[in-house]
Amino acid sequence: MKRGARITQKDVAVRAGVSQATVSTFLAGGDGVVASETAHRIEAAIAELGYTPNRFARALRTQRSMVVACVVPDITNPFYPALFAAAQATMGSEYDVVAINTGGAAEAEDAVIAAALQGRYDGLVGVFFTRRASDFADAVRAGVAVARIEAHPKAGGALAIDDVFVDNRRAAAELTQTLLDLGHRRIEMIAAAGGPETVRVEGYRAAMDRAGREAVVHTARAYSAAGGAEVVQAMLRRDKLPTALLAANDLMAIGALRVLGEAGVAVPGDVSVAGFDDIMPAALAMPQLTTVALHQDDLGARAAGLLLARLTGAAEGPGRVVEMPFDIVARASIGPPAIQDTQRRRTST
Amino acid sequence: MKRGARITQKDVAVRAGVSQATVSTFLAGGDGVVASETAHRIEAAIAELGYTPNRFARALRTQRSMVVACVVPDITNPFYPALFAAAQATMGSEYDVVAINTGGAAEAEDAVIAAALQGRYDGLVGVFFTRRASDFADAVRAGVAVARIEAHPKAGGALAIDDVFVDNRRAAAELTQTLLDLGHRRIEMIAAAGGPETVRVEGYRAAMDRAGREAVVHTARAYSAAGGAEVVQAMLRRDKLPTALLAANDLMAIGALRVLGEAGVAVPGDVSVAGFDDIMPAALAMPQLTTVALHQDDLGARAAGLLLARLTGAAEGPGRVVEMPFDIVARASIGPPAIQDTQRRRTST
DNA sequence: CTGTTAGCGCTTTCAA
DNA sequence: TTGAAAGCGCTAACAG
Repeated sequence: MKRGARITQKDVAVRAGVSQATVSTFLAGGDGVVASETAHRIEAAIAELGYTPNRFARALRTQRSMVVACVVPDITNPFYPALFAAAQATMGSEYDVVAINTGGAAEAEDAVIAAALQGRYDGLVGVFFTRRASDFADAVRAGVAVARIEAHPKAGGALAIDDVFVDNRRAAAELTQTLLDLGHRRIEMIAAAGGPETVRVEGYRAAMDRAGREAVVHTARAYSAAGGAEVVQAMLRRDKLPTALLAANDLMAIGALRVLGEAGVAVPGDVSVAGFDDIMPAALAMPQLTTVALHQDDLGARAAGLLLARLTGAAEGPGRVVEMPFDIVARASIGPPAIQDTQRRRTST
Repeated sequence: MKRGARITQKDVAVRAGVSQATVSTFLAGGDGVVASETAHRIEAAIAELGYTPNRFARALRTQRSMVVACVVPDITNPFYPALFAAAQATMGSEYDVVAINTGGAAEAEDAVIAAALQGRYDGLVGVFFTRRASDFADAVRAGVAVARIEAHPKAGGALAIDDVFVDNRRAAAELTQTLLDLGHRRIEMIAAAGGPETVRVEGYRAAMDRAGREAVVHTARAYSAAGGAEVVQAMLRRDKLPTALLAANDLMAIGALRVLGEAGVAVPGDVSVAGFDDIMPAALAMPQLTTVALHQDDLGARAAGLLLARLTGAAEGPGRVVEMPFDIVARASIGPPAIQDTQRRRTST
């Protein structure tokens, strides 16, 4: 089970006819710290032997693990893989990026923070549902870099925690406004309890208030396609469909789309449907779903960039709060309301 | 940037009034290796101090990193997150599981193998598009555990490489047969070049041959929704639609579904469509897509299980080859062919 | 500019 | 049953 004899700095040193410490010094890299003649010999030895530094020895010595944890509620949720992949890509090959699924549970979030505090991770990047800045205090003071991805602006305390966020509240308001501008008056929202999606409901309410329209929010069992579907089924049963339906996320919107389609209700002819997140299935839905792109890859990349800056010492001091743009992706699932509600039309455009 | 003074075995030892080596011995765990009185004192000290072993020191000493790499072509492809999450879950908390995106490129696959050989990873689990058993030889001999996930049975050489596979060839044949049994005669397939999906084409051809029907395979630009869509657009242009369309993966099938829907072709009324993989969007498509479930979570879990067995020494000797079941998930997108091809009907059921 | 030295925290003989 | 000692491969003073 042991790994075969690996090439160490000592081997390189012997081959190059210098001391092991000189090899280390050379690797540390300061411009002309090593005589160019020696440098060449070492370089040659490294190449011939195929030397690669042992990251564990290095970690032990430097107290830096060179691994960061990318914290997500559930990598199986189509929203996160892109975020993770982008974070991983921007961290480069020096760092190992491990994905940690928390399930949005406090204990799991605490566990990663604790692990980081113990030196297992140099940095934490990702989405924390339950932990607030103060929960990171010990870790941050101990030198752990933290970059969070949020759904709304954060206070930005004195702690060295960087935040990247998209203003979901504003995005929801704009999306609602888009529907309003199209002529819709009865716009209802589907959401579930808790989660960062809550601010989307606020945005919707704000926009409706502003327009002098009544906000109606239906609570689903979960932020899933099934959750969205059930709500719409109930609406259908009572024969009370609005002209536009805004779902707190794409999964719910797609569930709604399905039920509507099966009931022969035309989208967007009879009712317009919009979602949130711009996950892949949204573009594949029929009709294609109008949604808000949060650009999860950019979020991951940006957050990882901030993390990297902390890690390399390029950034210091209190945390930065950077806002990232969203985009309303207008697709086929929305259109102007029919003159008369709930009449049957063609199934798609 | 340094991590704060961590609790070490030495601290525990001092507190318990024993030597550091004794703490280590205790942790190693052999039943009564340590006097129970001592054991209690050490346990108490560990609890009070909140000691956790330093994995880097341990890795340096034991030459085992306690991290395994889960190798996937692209974590962003909806097929892989479930596989990764399952592998991660079964590896337990002792192991860190890092996801490595290879993009299916030989160099990237080589790079992980090399990294493992250098001791960065104790094990490799996942999908390798380009590397064959012999490419793992050095690593395996050096003690790296390897468990691959394949699309068809492997020879199972003398090397200690475990393989988990679903017989994609047979799955494709059965799916084709399902269509045949429904009464379809003109069944055509959409595939792209290369990849493990190739064996699916073989299975399709075999089933068609057996039924005495002509196999027609259309080559798409890529294994994507766009790739599938383009092929169907071309068919539509030539007005040559078969009664059933078998796509090499769900993404292509969904692309096909979209184009068909937009052209007003009824599915499954006019043409039946089936895919492969059972990714989430398949269940969300309209109509819901008939596909082959490969149970990627089971694949990941099983492969990780084999890896773990190697790692813990529970398994030894030549690699095991274990076949995993597939399931044909019959959903709304297929049905019996219309009496007359290509006539217009309702868009959905 | 290069080498010596002292550990980082841990496991593992080997003695006591 | 416990402890002393060595050393995994590396970095970082410090001397020379």
